[in-house]
Amino acid sequence: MQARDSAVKQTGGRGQRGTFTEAGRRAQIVAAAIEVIAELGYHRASFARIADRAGLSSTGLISYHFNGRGDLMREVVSEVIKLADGYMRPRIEAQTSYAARLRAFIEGNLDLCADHPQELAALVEVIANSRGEDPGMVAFLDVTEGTLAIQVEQLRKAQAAGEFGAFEPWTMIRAIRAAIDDVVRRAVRNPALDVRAAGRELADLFDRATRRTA
Amino acid sequence: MQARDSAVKQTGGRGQRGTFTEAGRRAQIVAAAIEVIAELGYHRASFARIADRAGLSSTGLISYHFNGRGDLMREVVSEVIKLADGYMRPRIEAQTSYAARLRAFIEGNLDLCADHPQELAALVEVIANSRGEDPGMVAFLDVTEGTLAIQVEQLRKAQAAGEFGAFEPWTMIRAIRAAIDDVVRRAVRNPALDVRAAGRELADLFDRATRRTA
Amino acid sequence: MQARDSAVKQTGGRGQRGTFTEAGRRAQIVAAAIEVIAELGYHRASFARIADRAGLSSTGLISYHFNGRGDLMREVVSEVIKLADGYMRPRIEAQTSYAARLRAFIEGNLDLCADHPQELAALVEVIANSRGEDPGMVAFLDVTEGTLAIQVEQLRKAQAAGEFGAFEPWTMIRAIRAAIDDVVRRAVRNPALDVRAAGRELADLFDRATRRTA
Amino acid sequence: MQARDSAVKQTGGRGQRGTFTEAGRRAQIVAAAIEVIAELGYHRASFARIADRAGLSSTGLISYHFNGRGDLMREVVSEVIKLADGYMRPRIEAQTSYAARLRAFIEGNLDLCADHPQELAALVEVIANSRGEDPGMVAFLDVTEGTLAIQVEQLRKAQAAGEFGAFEPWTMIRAIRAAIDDVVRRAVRNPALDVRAAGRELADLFDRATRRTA
DNA sequence: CATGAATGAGGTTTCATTCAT
DNA sequence: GATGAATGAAACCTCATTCAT
Repeated sequence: MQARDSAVKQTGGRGQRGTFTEAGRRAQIVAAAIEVIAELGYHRASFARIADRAGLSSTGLISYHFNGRGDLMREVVSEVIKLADGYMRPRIEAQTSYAARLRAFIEGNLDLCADHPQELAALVEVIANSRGEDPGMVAFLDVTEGTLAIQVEQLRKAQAAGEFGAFEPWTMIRAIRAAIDDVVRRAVRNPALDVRAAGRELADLFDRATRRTA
Repeated sequence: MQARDSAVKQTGGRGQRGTFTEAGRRAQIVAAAIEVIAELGYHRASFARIADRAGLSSTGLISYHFNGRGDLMREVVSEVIKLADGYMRPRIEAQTSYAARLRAFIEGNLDLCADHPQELAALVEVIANSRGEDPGMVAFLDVTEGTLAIQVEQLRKAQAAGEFGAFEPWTMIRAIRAAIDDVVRRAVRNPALDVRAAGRELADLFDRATRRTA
Repeated sequence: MQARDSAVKQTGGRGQRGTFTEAGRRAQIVAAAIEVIAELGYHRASFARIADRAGLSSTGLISYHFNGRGDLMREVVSEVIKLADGYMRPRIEAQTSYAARLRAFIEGNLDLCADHPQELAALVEVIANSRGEDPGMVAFLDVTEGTLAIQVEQLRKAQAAGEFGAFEPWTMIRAIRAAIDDVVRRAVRNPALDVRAAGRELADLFDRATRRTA
Repeated sequence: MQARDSAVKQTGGRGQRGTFTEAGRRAQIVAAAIEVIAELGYHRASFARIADRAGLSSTGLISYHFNGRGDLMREVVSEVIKLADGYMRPRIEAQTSYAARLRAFIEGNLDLCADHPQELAALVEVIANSRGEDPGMVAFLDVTEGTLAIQVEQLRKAQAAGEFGAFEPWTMIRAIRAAIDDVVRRAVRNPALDVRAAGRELADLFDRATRRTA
């Protein structure tokens, strides 16, 4: 049984000594993990380095709050997905045409990357490096896969509606995803990179690639 | 079946105890490393697992033949780049138009991936995970970057020749590279994936994305 | 009898499993290191042997408490220098003439050696074997050099005061140091050696060598 | 049975490929060992580094010619002692008084050190670091001890003859030895050191320390 | 005589985790 | 809730030595 069972308690209490809420501690550790993963990569983000970044004196505290490395990584992914979802969904849903939604998806991803490069880089790192290591992680890979499936469905509808041309939608969506993630990876290492401009370029690129040819 | 089947020759006579010539042993270890990296990923490819795969009794032997992990990884990259270059170059140079060369590049990459999924997956893994860890590795990152620069130059020429439309060539080439590598990554985990078909799809995709619009 | 007897305190109650406070554990390890270095020499004093001597189950614990071999050795040196300084300083400062101070220095060193042969032997071993290996160690070599410089200054003053004759003070002080350290080295291997008597002999020797000739 | 049994053969033969005589190879390796020991110290002088210095491609060759590290070190000691003896003996025997012989001994040692700093430094290193490691080494420690005993005898005779004053001769000779060795140690690291001048200073020093006081 | 591939022990260090306090 | 000392596995590397050729 883990400490996480007693989450969201004691927010106010006597918190005199900087005592964190369970949830607060977890959030603090996740934030540190995101930074370290973004800077050093998935496999160099050890508990020791994360604890150091978080200002904690012991790695034991991380093990105490998370049920292993997998649990922490899952939380990192979950946190960033939540952030991304909250940012992206309204932007996409504000569009009416399929093409506009695709553009909003691509540019939205990279606008978000401009604001939160570390978060997205950490997400990409963790997803890319999660082999079968953690069974619990598979759930998130499934989520990712599920998101792609939804987007594939959108592409199919756009094709059926005659707005998009003929192409294999899975290949297309994976190419889009890969291109975006590549920019994300480079963005965190090269702050001078104009991520938003790259977003516009990619949106143009995939607009041409998807549009029905005259 | 063991990795030693590939690219390995024994020194002489009865070879009873498996004494290899220097180059042979190195090749054997590199082959084993490629397999392990492709299967387990860069950072789980420890000397112990590579030695085990190669049927060696000690990790010390790897240290004996390679000047550290970086040296081995460099050899892996070098070996695969050599393989890829030998395969790709004639195919590309056989084409006359820029568009045909781009198609040959994309399809060639993935045809090669169909024949050598592990080699390409290992290459992608190592390149992706080589942070500043090894100074000697930077050389290969530079090679990679240099290759991209050459391809960018091709794109520019195609634009100048009016064969390709207007787009930012660096963004384009990185999107292409990312899309290919994504297929490579998935191919090694999912043997059912039709890599050649994905190659044709991507070639079509980027053909539309690069062609001058009427 | 174990090294833990020296300079070690347990945290609290029944201390059944040997959990030490940070400082206590460090002290215990340093004490074990001193013993092992004195007995086996600097380069045979591996973490494994030190851990064994200290009754620890893993070398990892030493790495946990010390930032590498250099850190441990620095602590060894620091500890013994502190011990020596506390012992020597009052004895020397109690003397009024330069000659008496020189005698107090020599005899004090070897009286201390009689009481703490291992500590001094370890000090001599570590200092003698610290090549440029550890940058942090250079600091201690500088301390040692600085101590010599101070003593050289004393010799010069004694010469200026007419108490000592003409000689090159650096050569003199190094000869003294070398002679003392030689006794220290032999003392730890040969418990029968009368270290205090050797101290008196050396004091006499260098008294004759330094005194102004009539 | 070792290769050394067939020593001093085939000096002339077909030595077409740079084939060394057994003795020649041993000498070459000993010379390389001396250099490495002098530069890096006893315990960093691994077979690998010695082979590298000697221009050999394998450490196996060293193991082939020497019956272990101890054997090589013994040869190093033996070689340097032979050199030193040939240099020192005539110089000392040319003197008539005990005091002059002592001076010749000290200055001779350091004149030799000026000409052969590495040889003497290697000797000092090996002697100082030879614990009970090698039983065969004990023989050389005994030789060293025996040499000291002879010198002690000389001191006693000088005292009996009234040329020297009253002191404990073992302490005296060890102080002399230690002072000389200290200069040797520093000489190899600091080429600017005026070793011969230090020799004269030490000779003066110990002349005052040994002479009968008026 | 010589080679150099192979070996296995031993070195330091980092890692995630556990557990008494 | 929190701490941080302790653990043991695993990592890479170097070492001296052996042995088939």
